[in-house]
Amino acid sequence: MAKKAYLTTTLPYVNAAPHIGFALELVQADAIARDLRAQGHEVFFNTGTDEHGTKIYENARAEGKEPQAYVNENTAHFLRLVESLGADLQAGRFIRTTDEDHMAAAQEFWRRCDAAGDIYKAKYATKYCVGCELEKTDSELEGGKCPIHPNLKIEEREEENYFFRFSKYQQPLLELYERYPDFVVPAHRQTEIRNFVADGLKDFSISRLKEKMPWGVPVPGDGSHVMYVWFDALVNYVSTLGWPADEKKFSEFWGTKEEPKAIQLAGKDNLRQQSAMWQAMLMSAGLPPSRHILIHGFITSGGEKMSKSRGNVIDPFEVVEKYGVDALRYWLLREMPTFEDGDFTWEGFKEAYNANLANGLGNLAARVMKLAEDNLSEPIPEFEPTLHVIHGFEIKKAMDVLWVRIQKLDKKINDEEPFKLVKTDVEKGKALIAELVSELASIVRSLAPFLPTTSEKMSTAIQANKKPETLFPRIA
RNA sequence: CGCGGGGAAGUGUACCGGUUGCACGCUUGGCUCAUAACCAAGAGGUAGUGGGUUCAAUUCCCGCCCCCGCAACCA
Repeated sequence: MAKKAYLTTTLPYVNAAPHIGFALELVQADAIARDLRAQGHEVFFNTGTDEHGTKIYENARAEGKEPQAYVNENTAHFLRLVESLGADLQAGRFIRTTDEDHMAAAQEFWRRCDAAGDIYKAKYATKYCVGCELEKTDSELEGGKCPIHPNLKIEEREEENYFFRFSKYQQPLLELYERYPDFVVPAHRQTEIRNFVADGLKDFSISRLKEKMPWGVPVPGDGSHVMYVWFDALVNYVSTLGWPADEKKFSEFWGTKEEPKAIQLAGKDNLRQQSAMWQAMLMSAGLPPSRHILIHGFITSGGEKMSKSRGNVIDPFEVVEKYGVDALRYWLLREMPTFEDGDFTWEGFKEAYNANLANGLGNLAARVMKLAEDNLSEPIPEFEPTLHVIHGFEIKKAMDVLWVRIQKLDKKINDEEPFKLVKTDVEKGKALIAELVSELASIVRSLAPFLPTTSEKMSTAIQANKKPETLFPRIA
C-alpha cells in the first residue's frame, strides 16, 4: 500500500481577484505534492475558497447580489487559477466553505470544542463608527478616530459573543513545538510563534450576532449566532477529508496523534492562525495536530506592497497568458526565495526567463536533441527512474541543483565537441551524444515537480528522438 | 513598548571568525551542435552605521538608523 500524504494551502478569501501571492502558495504546494508522488506517496491535495464573513456579505450587498450568488461568481476565478497553474487536484479536493458537508463538519467541530469545555459566552466590546455604520478594529483606527470620519466619536458597543478558550492551550502548544522542532518551517518562524505563545494567550471571539451578520455557519444550539468566519474556515483542512464521517480516510491522510502527517502552507501573515490557533482548536476537538506548517514570504512589486491604489498589482493570469504556465511556475519556485519575500518586476521576470528558460533549459534541449536527431538512429533506451529532489522543503535549492546540471551539460558539449567528434570517429561521437541525451533525460525527470508541462514535452521529444519545438522563445 | 526577519558589487543572493563566493546584467576572447544561443577570461563591493571582544569579524557582543511581518479578531 502506498504511503499516504496530505498537503493543503490556506483558503483565499473570495472578496477580490486571485492574487499572485496565492499563485505562489498553490504552486509551491503543487511542486511538493508532485515530489511526494515521485517518492511513491499517495497525496491528498487540498485547496479551495473561504466564503463566509462580513466583507463578503457587505460586498455582495453593495453589488445587489445574494451572498451565495456573489461567492459562486468569485470562486470561479480561483478555480480557474488552480486549473491554469497546473495544480494537480487528482485525488484531492477544491473545497468551498459553503459546501454542505463542510458546514456540517464545522458545526460538529464546534460541538466537540464545546463538549471539551472550551467555548463560553462573554461580553465583547466593539468599536463602532456611526459615520461608516460599521464596526472598526484597532488597526483600522488612527489615533482612536475613524480615518474617514475623524470628527465623529467612536462608540464603544458591547455584545455577547462565544469565546474559545485559547489560553488553556498555552502549555500544550509549547509542548507541540518542543516535540517537533521542525513543526514550523523555516525555523525562525517557529521561534516567532513560540515566543508569541510563551508570552501568554488571550481567548478569542468565535461568533457574531446573526442579526448583524447572517452570512456564516449557524452556531449549534443557538440560532442567534453564526460562527466567526475563520473558526469555520480553518475546519476545512479536516472536513475536506470527509471528517467526521470518514474516520478511516481522515486518519490515513491527516495522521494520528502518534504520527501526525498533515503539511500546511501559509503566508507569513498567517503564522499565528495556522500554527497556534488552529492547533489549539484541533487539540480541543481531540484531533491530531498538523505535522508541518510551511511559511512563505510575500511578493512585492517594484519593492512595494501590491495594492490597487498603487496600480502595481501583478495578475497571475496575465503572466500565464503571455509566457505560459511553466514560466510563471519557474519564477515563483526559483526566482522567489522559498521562505522569504521576493520582488516581482516585469524586467526581472524577462531577464530570468531569457537567462534560465530560453538560453538555459530551452536552448540546451534544442542543441542536445538536434545532435540526437541528426546522429542517432533510435531513441536512447530508457530513462533512469525519477528520484525525489526536494529536501527539507527547500524548493529553490532543489531547482538550483538542476540548473547547475544544465550548466555542466552545456560546458561538456563545448569541451568535448560531439559535433566534431561524430565527423572523425562516428562510434565515439554517437556514444557521447547518447550520454548527453541520457543526462538531459535525467534532468527532465527531476524537473517534473516544478515544470510538469515542459518536462512532459521534453520527455516526449527524447522518446521520439526528435528536436522539440522551441520550448521557451526568447523575450525581446 | 514588545516579538520575529532583513540591510553586501547595477540587481538578486550564499558562507563555518582567518585572502567576500554565486547568478543575472556589462566588457573582451573562443566555438558553431543550439533559441544572436553556449564556453572562457575580465571589470565592478571600505558587507547600513558607531563602538566592543579577538592575533584576526561580513561572520560574535552592545548601541543607533532604515525596511518588512505580527502586535489578537483584519481572510
